[in-house]
Amino acid sequence: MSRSARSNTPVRAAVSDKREAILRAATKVFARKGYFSSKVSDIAGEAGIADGTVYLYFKSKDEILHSIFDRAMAEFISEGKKELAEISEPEAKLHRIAELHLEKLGADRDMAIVFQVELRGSTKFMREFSAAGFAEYLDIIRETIDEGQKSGVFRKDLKPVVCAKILYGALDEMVTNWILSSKSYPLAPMAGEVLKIFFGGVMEK
Amino acid sequence: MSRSARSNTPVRAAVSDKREAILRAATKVFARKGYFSSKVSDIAGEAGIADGTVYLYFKSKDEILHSIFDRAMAEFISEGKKELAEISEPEAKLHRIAELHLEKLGADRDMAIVFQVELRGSTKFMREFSAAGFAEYLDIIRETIDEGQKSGVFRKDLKPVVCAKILYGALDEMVTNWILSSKSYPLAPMAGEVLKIFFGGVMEK
Amino acid sequence: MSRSARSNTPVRAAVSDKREAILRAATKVFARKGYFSSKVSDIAGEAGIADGTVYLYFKSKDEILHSIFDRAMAEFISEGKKELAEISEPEAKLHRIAELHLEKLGADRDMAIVFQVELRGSTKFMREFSAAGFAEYLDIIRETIDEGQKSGVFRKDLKPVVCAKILYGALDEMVTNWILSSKSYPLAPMAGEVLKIFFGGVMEK
Amino acid sequence: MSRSARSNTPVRAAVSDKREAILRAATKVFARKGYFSSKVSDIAGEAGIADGTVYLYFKSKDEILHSIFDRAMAEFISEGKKELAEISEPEAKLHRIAELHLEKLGADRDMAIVFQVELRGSTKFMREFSAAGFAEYLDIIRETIDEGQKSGVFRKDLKPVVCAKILYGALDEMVTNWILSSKSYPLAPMAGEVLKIFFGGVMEK
DNA sequence: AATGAATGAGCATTCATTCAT
DNA sequence: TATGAATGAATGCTCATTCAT
Repeated sequence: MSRSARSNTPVRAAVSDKREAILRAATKVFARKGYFSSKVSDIAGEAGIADGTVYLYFKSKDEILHSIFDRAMAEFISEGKKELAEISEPEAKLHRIAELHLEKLGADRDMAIVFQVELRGSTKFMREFSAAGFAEYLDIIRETIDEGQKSGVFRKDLKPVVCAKILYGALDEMVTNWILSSKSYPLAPMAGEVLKIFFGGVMEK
Repeated sequence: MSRSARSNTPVRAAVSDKREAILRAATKVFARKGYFSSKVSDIAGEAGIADGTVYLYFKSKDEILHSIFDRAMAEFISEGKKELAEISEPEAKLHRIAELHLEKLGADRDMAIVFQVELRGSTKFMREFSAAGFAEYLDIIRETIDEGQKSGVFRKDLKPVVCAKILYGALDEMVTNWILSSKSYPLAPMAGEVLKIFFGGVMEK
Repeated sequence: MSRSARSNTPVRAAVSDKREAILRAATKVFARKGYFSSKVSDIAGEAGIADGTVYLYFKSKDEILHSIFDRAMAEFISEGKKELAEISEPEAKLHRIAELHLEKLGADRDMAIVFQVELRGSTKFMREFSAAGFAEYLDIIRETIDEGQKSGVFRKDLKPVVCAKILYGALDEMVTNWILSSKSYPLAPMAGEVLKIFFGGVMEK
Repeated sequence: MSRSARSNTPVRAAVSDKREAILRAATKVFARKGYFSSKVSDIAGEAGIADGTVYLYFKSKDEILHSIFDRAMAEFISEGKKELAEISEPEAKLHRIAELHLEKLGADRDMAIVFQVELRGSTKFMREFSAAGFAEYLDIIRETIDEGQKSGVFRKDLKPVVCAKILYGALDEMVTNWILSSKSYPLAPMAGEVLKIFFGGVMEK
């Protein structure tokens, strides 16, 4: 093993560590004060590094926010796909999707705040994010519903896209209410509540 | 009509007109560039007045955004209550609520953008707004569902609050998708789609 | 008496009255908040007139301050000259000058504050004022001292100008201390204290 | 000398140098245009730095003015006390005080202007400054006069406080005349003129 | 003469980003 | 890599002054 190769590994790890530290610090700061009111020096301070060091890992404040979204979304999608591959029933799939959605955001309140608040804080971010990962997420839900319609477990008179949006919107609202709530409660169990209605509707049979 | 009353009217109208003009201009500008990236001079320019004039009608840029929300929400709530008073069936009531929600926002794209994007752009605004009008709105939905459960048309094993949030979240998502969409389509008809699922669920019976 | 003549007199009086009212109001406002922190609208408000009306009587905010100085100084000088004309002894003259100085400013705290504070708030005003009335005032003191030296009651080894400045400076300091003092006491009696030293010095004979 | 001590010194010196440079520049600018008419960018420009750099050393424009006063007054008081400690005669002490007063201000015309003009330009500053250093200064004069009365060289029928104010007022007036004068002359010698009268009075014996 | 709504120039301060060390 | 001092562009808000009524 060459000398440079030996020294590279820990260096790469260190680089990755500092990037991580900045992203974690930024998530915390953005969650507390909002993107526009957060100063780069706040992030640097929270991360325990000098202001200028931030720019060795990110090109701009804007890029930090993007990275937060990208990383979280990529991880969520990848993990989700892996889990869903092992489930065959469309109904069970949607159940796991809803659970994952609320588990992930419910496990990291700062991240949840950034997603619910900052992501929506500008059409610019929403569009960019939409292009990036959100569309893919919505598509997974849509396909699952499509499968269910084909397999006959879901009504065929509904547009899968609309169903997907409704499910997503309902879950999203659960998250928003959770981060705004003064009460502290586990978010994940709300998945069941949402699906009970989504699957069965509210009408008395 | 007395002389003073006659002369007062145009003055009041003028004041009101300029306030209106500023709010309209601000809605347009905020929708286009976002609150933080919008300059007061942009708003003044759009309204065709001098920068300083803005401050004769509003104390700060922040107050303008608040006024946009307050005015729109107050109008929506008041009109909604009036309409709902004439409907007795809970199911029909929810239908009208969903329609009104999408009609109102669908009729003014800029306003919709400001509501969907800026209102969520900060937990501060969300909380303030929540306290102001949003909570009341959600409550109207909740009560309607409660009525429906009591009258036996809605399932009794569902929490009205959760149902209300799900319906709101679903409608909200329709709006968000609509403002982000590159395609132009009427928003109001989505109310039916949402309610079809909300009422009946997605499962095959 | 012609119609216009009849109507002119009250009009002139009215004009003069409003000018007076503005100057009085401005003196009060300047005394309280300082020239730069006082708004023209503060002055108008205090005078009970509209902002714009101020500009029918004065060309600018700056001119108001000038007018306050000019009017007060002209009145002081003219009254002083009249009084002094009836006094022949230089010593008695200086006594009356000192008394007048402190009486006038001691009788109108607001005016005193404006004189002591605002007049010195800019070299510009000081120079202009110096040119206007202050130099004349100092000259009256100087001449009186000169007379006293010629008549043999004052020492001849002192420069009259320097004596005049010293007397003025001492009186001025009495006023400044008076306006800054948290205690309320009559200012005029300090004239005697100052002159006791000015005339006799502080050394034990 | 340790390594860290060596490396610290230039850094500290640099920081101190830039603060000094800003204070010097501000004194110059304030003297020329007055506090309110001076822009922060004027000060930065005069100091040869960027506008924002000013705020790395001072919290506000206001703080710069305060610092000018505080620093000059502290230096004056400290140096004065040291010198006076070596003088025992009250008469000689007052002589040195008067000389120091005029020497210090006579040596730095800009500083003198700021002291004479800006310090008096607002009751706010006067009060704050009064609390800070001026009261202490006046007290030193008063005590010296008190000593002189006790040792029998000064008349006992005069109030020390009033004497102190008179002396201060007289010196102050010398400075004010000096900065306003179009003629250039040394200020310090005026101390003798003032004391000649202060000590001996103006009356022929 | 009087009004007061409208104007728009003016300015202290902030903060993302750079760069010499 | 890391630092943090320095930069300077950017902007919300104020207020003296104007002018149509």
